[in-house]
Amino acid sequence: MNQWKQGSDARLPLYQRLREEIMDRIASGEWPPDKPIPTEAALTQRYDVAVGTVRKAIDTLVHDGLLERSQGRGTFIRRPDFDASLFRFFRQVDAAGHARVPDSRILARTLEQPAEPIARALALPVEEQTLKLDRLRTLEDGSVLKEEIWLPATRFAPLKEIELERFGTLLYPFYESQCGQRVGSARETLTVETADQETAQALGIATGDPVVVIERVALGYDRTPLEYRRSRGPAATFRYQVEIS
Amino acid sequence: MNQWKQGSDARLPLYQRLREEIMDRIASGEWPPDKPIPTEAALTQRYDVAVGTVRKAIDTLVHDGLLERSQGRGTFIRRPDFDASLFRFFRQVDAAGHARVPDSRILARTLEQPAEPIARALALPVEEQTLKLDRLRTLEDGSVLKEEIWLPATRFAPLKEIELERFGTLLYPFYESQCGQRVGSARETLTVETADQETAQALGIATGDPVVVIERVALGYDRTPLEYRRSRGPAATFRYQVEIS
DNA sequence: CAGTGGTCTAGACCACTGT
DNA sequence: CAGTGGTCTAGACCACTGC
Repeated sequence: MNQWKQGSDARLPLYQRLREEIMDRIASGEWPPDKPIPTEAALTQRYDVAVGTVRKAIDTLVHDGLLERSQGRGTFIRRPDFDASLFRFFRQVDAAGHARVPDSRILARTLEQPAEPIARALALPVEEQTLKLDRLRTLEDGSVLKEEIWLPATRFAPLKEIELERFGTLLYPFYESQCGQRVGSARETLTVETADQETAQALGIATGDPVVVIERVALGYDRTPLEYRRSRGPAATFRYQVEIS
Repeated sequence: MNQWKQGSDARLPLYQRLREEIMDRIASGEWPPDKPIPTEAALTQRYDVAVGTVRKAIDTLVHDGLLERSQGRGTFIRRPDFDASLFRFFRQVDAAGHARVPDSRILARTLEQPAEPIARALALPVEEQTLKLDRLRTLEDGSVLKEEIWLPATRFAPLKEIELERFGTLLYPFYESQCGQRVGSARETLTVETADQETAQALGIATGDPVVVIERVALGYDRTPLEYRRSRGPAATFRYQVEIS
């Protein structure tokens, strides 16, 4: 019954060791993401602990956003929630009060030797090639974003061939279906700069106007960097909110 | 033994009703903030539930940041953690690589009839007066912030008399000691604008340079708005980060 | 040493989901 | 209806804190 892996520190509380076990299973892809993970009863038997301990381990993972429970159906591996993304904070309505349809267009695709900061963000050796996408996005409010996206070329090889029109508005499901690469989390960084002439033109603002720069590193469930993205949008339509407690 | 208050919906799980009870006690100030709240055993008896239920209620409150446990000492009401504040994201080091000593100076104190948006943020009728403070802050990195602070004048009456030099760098402990007003949480909003001449001069940047505006509403433990604050700092030294999962 | 929270167990019963 | 997670109980033992 006792199917513990090696290496977990026996001094840690049981529920924490169990938590590590479950995270390993998720990272390794051992449990398919569209089916429930083993039931509480199954885990209880497999690891020879009490239900309460299994519940506590799962509780912490639910809390950290890795799992999601659904009464009567089971416990599932959660997809990251990009509602928390900084992109959400471009204003919901444009100057005329209209909400426009979000849209996305790939302008260019090139193979590129990554510059040092990009290679570092992707944890790639600089010799490795990246697939670079230039993209123009329209958000719900009509704001325009100019995006540069770098992907490790070997991992995303299939994307080299596919026609640009077939890239959808949502890239992550596309990565998953075409390349089997699943995004499990991401880290975003916000800074502000002033628009140079080219950016200003693309965003429909004046040169020198403030621009919000959002950088994102997207990671797999095993924490491998999968995508590095740098997006620029007009700062005038940006409004971000935090709760402190 | 059964000391439940009225009004809690009997259809809710016990631990959620207990949670509400505890939140009420905190909001009402019934439990002093510097002493532990009643022990698990005491709550078990007082509300006639099992320890596990008390633990679960407290767990959720710890998780939401209202309480804080300390093994062997007890469970305490937590103070809000302003490390989560957006202010933390002005760069840690200035252009010369020095870290300077944070500082703060009150430039002016006036009684003001609040403009409509400020009255709304403080949930005050526009007839109510506010005490307005103008303040210049230096952060660890040497960035300068220009701050405007509005307080409900009646609630903060003692501050009308005190000499400006006696206002410390940290205002919240000062509010508490002088006026008995404790801050329990806050909401911050970030936007970007360009510096007008006056702001540019105060911040030591050029007119038209981008400026980060942070608005903050600070609330008491009972969710009453206590302070509205609007701060402006140079956008060039600002860098904010979020995790998505 | 007494008192506190932390971990772990064992099991009852309820509520929801899919068939 | 069978199977899943959700709530609640009761109690043992451990680890830390302050006296």
